[in-house]
Order: sequence, then structure tokens, then C-alpha cells
Amino acid sequence: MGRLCDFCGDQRSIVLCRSDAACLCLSCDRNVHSANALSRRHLRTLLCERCNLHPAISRCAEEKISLCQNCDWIGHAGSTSASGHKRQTINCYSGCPSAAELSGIWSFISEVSSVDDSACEQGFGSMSLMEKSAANCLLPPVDKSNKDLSSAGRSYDVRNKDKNGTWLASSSLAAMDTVPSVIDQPTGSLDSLTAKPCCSGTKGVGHCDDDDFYEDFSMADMDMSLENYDELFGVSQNQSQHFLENGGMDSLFGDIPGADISTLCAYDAEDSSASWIRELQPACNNPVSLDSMISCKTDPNLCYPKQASSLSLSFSGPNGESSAGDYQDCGVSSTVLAGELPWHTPCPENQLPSASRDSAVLRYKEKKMKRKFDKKIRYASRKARADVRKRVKGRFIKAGEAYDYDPMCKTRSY
DNA sequence: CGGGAGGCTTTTCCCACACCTCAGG
DNA sequence: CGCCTGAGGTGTGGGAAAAGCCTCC
Repeated sequence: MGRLCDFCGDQRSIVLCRSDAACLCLSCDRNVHSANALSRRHLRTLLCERCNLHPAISRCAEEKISLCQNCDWIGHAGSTSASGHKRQTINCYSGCPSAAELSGIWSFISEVSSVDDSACEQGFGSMSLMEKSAANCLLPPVDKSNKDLSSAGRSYDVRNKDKNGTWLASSSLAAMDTVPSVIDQPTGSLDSLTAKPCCSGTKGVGHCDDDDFYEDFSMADMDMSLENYDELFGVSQNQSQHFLENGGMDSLFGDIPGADISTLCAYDAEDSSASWIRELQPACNNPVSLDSMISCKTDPNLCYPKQASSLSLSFSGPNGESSAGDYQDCGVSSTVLAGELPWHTPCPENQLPSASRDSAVLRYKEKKMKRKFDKKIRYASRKARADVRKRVKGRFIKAGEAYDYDPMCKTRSY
């Protein structure tokens, strides 16, 4: 049966709305997202039919199943017989598409669910299809031809320079974290920061302009100063460029004996920032907390544990909670055997001067203390109800009373 | 250079009520 | 031990008010 709709709790959920943090059946999807102009802008995509947790990025024609990046990889890249399966990219959409419109973009939609068109109100049927795959909606863009930060699309805004000329995270990202991430002048490439392993069968990486999926990616979780690049990713910028030019993630996995691709959670609805780190760091095989990893790189008295199998994996999520469970969500044990960190070369040139290290540690700790996190919707049903509740001057009113704002009809009672 | 005025931005609070949790029967 | 019931607490969004910040004189 799969996961039930978070709204009606009756039908099988088909669609994932990241903004609402909800899985919905097609009928409820249109009901909920036809409520008002804002909700119609929510980007949605199909829910992975295998894990029922992550947004699907491709549809396997042979298996007739929609898969997230993780499941797609496990199902196809890990099997020689399945690797030749024909797959169709699944795009994000917004608005309130009819069954015909959905089947227009996803020819397989009739396989997924029968759709009751009557549920969609007239006038809300307009749909906008994002010209990018669902995966692209999850991932910041890559533009290898342009090394400027502005090439990173909405991730960075050329207008966001502070008085010192340093680069700030754009408001779109800064909104996720009220502490702006300061980024030094783009002397280095961000390619390795934005690059993601591209799932086979999907289109090239594009740019997502109106992308709610970004919202949980908290740049401030990482100190984005490029001088701390090494601290974050454990690899120099030159190394990362070299890494990309030589096959990127694919080559990396090929080089890691026993590397488990399943540890790379393509997308984690609960903890996107942490999963982002995991993707960039194949060292998630190493059960070392991110905090300790950073500390290790910045503290001269610490070093990476080479054998850390006795430690538990502990990534801090947006709300500061350990997210070991997220790993389990990905079907991977939270305790994975450690090996040599493939990018970590404890050679002298990798070690920062002591003063620089201390200041980096200090800045990291200060930022950690100041950390604030984006509002998280815990109950989609309450949000859906609040979305349609009538108000007077923004305040909820009792049922039946005169109102000045009705999100359902955008009219005023007086 | 310090202080006040004015404008702009950000944060906080309020509302109703369905839903959730938990204690007690 | 499991089920039911009721009380109390929680979360949800838009707008107003308050607070904070910045610029100019």
C-alpha cells in the first residue's frame, strides 16, 4: 500500500511537498495546494515508491516504479542487469495540475494513481512545470564554466557583499539561518561545493529559481569561509577541482574499497544540511561526528580517529539533534566500519598555522552558539487548516464571524 | 563626534481550533 | 494490560505592533 496520505490518511501518498513536509495523495495535493496563491507555489514531486521518504527523481520504465536518487542508485547502479533500465526524469511542478496535465509531463501517471479531476477547483488548474528534474530542485547548480560565485545561481547573490567586500549568502539562503554565512572573495572554485553525483538517467544539473527544497539546506551549518574549506570538506580546493575533473564522485567511489554508496543519502527531508555533508563527504563511512571532524581539522591536538568503529555516527541536524536515525532511514547502519579517510592526507602542508586554526575554531564555536534554524512544519494537517482559516487582521476568528481575509477566495467580507 | 529624528527592516505577539499527549477510570 | 474519556497543551499563518537598525542632519 505504501505510505498513507498525511492529509486524509486514507489514500496512498503519491506526491511529496517539501514546503509542507508532507506526503499527499493526488487529490489532497490539489486540495491543499489550491488553497491560496502561496501554497500553489509549493514545488512538489513524486514520492519515492521504494523508501517512501525521499523525492523521486526518475521513473524506471521496466520496473514501473518512481525512485529517489538513493534507491535509484541502489537499484540500478548496483546491479548489472538493472543498470540498462530505461529511466525517465521526474520533474518538479507547482500549481494545481489536472490529471491530464500530470499525465502530460509524466506519461506514467495513470500507472501511479487514478485521479479525480473534480477535486480541483476551477481556476486553480494552471500548473507550472519546472524545467529541471526533481533532483535538480534539490541540488544547488553546477556551472563549471564559470568559477564565479554568482554562477551558483540563487545560492549566492552578487548583490550580497558586505562593507568589506566579502560575499554573503543570499537572502534566499540566509533566510534559512538568520546568521549570514560570510564567504570570502571567490578566489576559489565552488564547484566541489555545488557538485553532486548525477544520477544516471537524469538530465544535466540545472538551476532552480523558485525552490523550496533549498530551504532546509542551512549554509550556516557550515562555516562557508573558503579559508575554512579544508576544515569543512577535508580537501583543498585544488584537490576538489582535480577530483571533479577526474570523474567526481564516480571516481571517488571507485577508489574507496568497500565504499557503500547507500551511505550517500541523496536527500533527507528531516536533515538536509547533514545529508548535504554526507554527500560531499564519502567519509560518512567514518562514524565521526561532523563537529568532531571540524574540530579535528582545526585543533592541533586532535586528529582523525583511524579506527572509530566504537564511536557512533552523530551528525547534527538543523535543530541540533543527532540524526543517526536518518542514516537508518537510508537503510544504512549508523555504525559503519571506518577506513582511511580518502581525502585526508595528514601531511604538513595541510595543517593550518596554529593561530589560524585557533581563530577558525573560535569562529566555528561562535557560529554554533548563534545558530538558529528555520521553522519546521511538524504537522502538515495543522498547516493545511491554518492555510484555509479565515482571519481578521491576520488573527484567526471564530467560525461564522465576519472576516477580512479568506485565503480560499481572496475576497473580503467588507 | 555625539545625539535626535525619521525611515526601514526584523522580530514578536495575537487569534481559533483541530490535533496531540497523558492521566485517570 | 488494553481501551476509553476528558483535560490541558501545542502548532499553525497573516497582520499589527514593537523593537532594532541605519542614515542623515
